[in-house]
Amino acid sequence: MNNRQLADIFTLIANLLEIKGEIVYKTIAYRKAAENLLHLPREASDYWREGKLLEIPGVGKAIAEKIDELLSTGKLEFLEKLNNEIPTELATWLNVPTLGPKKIAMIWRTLGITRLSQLEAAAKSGKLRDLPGLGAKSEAAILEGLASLARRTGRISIGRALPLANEIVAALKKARGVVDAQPAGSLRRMRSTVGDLDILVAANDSAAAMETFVNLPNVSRVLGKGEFKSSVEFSDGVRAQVWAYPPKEFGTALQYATGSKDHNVKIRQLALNKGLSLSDHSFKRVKDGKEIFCADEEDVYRALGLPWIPPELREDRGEVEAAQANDLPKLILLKDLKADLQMHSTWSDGKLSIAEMARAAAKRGMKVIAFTDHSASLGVANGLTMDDHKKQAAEIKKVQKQLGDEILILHASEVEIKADGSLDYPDEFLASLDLVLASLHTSLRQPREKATERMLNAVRNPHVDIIGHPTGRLIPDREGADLDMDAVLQAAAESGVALEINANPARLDLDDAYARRAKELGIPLSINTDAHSEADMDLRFYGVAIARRAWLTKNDAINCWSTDKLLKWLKKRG
DNA sequence: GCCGTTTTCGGCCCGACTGTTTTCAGTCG
Repeated sequence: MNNRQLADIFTLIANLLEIKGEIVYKTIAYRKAAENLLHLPREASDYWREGKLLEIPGVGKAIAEKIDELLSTGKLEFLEKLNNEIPTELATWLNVPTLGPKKIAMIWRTLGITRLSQLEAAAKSGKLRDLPGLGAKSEAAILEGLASLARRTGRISIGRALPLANEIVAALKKARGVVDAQPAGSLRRMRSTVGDLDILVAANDSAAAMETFVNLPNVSRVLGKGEFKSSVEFSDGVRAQVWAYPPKEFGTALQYATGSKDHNVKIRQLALNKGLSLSDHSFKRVKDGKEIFCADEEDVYRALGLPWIPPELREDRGEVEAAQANDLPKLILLKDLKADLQMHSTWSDGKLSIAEMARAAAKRGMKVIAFTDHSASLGVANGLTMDDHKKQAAEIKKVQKQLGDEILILHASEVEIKADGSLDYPDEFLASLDLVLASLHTSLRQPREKATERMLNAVRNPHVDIIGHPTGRLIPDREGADLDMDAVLQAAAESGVALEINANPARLDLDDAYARRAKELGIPLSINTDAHSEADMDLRFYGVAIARRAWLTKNDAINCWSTDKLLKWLKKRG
């Protein structure tokens, strides 16, 4: 049972307890444990084997016992008993906007229905409007909510969310009375996926901003509209909300709305220790109620004696403590990237020629690029035979001559790690390439042990320089291979191979939690675009964002090294 | 149910918005 499965079970328990009417802090505790399990860089089963379950944040005696029971028997008596009281299907009702635990429990107890289809039928036949606390509008809202649920795809990738948010921000900035507008929430923290878009506006009079917002093109529904807060749903199901604050409160508001929740809890506690109560509106001195306003976010942190903490770090993963010790990392910047070590040309499945890609990369300030066209067995991507490689090498030589020292082009390959763990080319051939990047693309559903062995084989091959998009996940559709990442990271630390942070927002693989652990283990990281076109090269921004979330400095990524250092490293690897 | 550099008991964010009410409950972030 892996971390995701455990997290799903505790989330289900939280949902059922909420409907049951259990005290909310108990449900919060289960949710928190689930969230922490999901972001654990190691398997909970490892902690379990070592008798260290209580070291997992948010896991106390009761939840540790439940994890123990789940891992040893695969079952949980507590959940089975709970299922007898509260039907499991009711938990899915919580996904229906406007339905919360109280209404769900009431509808279920009064009408005796448990399935979403029954709920829809009840709403359509007008049976909900006469229930206590509900009316015709609530009934219509539930029907709308059910329709919206059918349209929604869950969390959206940052690659889709950010451009949309930037458009909204640009439109809001043009509205009358608006002084500033910024994305907030997980969007500003650059999480790989976001739920809804949160946007903040600074304005003394917010009426025009709210009017602009609810009338944006593609808004299919206005979910709420007020003076300080409005929210909408776009025709593709994505939701966005805007909060408005007076400019003098914008700093505290932005800090509050950026989160994460856990980060803010810590920050507020620090404020309380100084006799200050921090809200989204202001600091309030506890002793006399005097308000202190912060127009800039920097002032919020400064008031607490802290340096400004970059949003990407605000996950309560030690950043507050690091700030207190004045020991925040000097995070990597987009301009630090000098090399892009995974890209494709028309030799395999890319859209542009070697020369066209090289010029596009040089235009973006790259000093070194590697062509990692696919290897022979990936037929769908027109993989190269060893013979093809001879011809490709000749073309690279020719283009290199044309471009001179503008950019250095490496002859490389994205080599398949085949289902049996062997690589697509023999070692002698791999040794002849400038750089070898090895990746999984097929048979991603292998059992954990087999998938891990397969990966370890590539990690330990001395000719492999970089492991490309290590887990093979695709956001939001496909989970990666079921790898024992702890074993993979340990092996990488021993072999010295670099692990990729694939910058494509559909991958972002490694993710920030694994990348941070890799850094801690001294594993070099490589941020690459995996570009198949010129536009793809600009996605490196997302890779840098993940790297920043992983606390990386420019020394941690081989793409930021000088050409000399990079070439020496490659040569040493053989 | 979890947690602790003021606590092993008593906190754990709380305010805006909506709909159903007639002063408030539920949902949401």
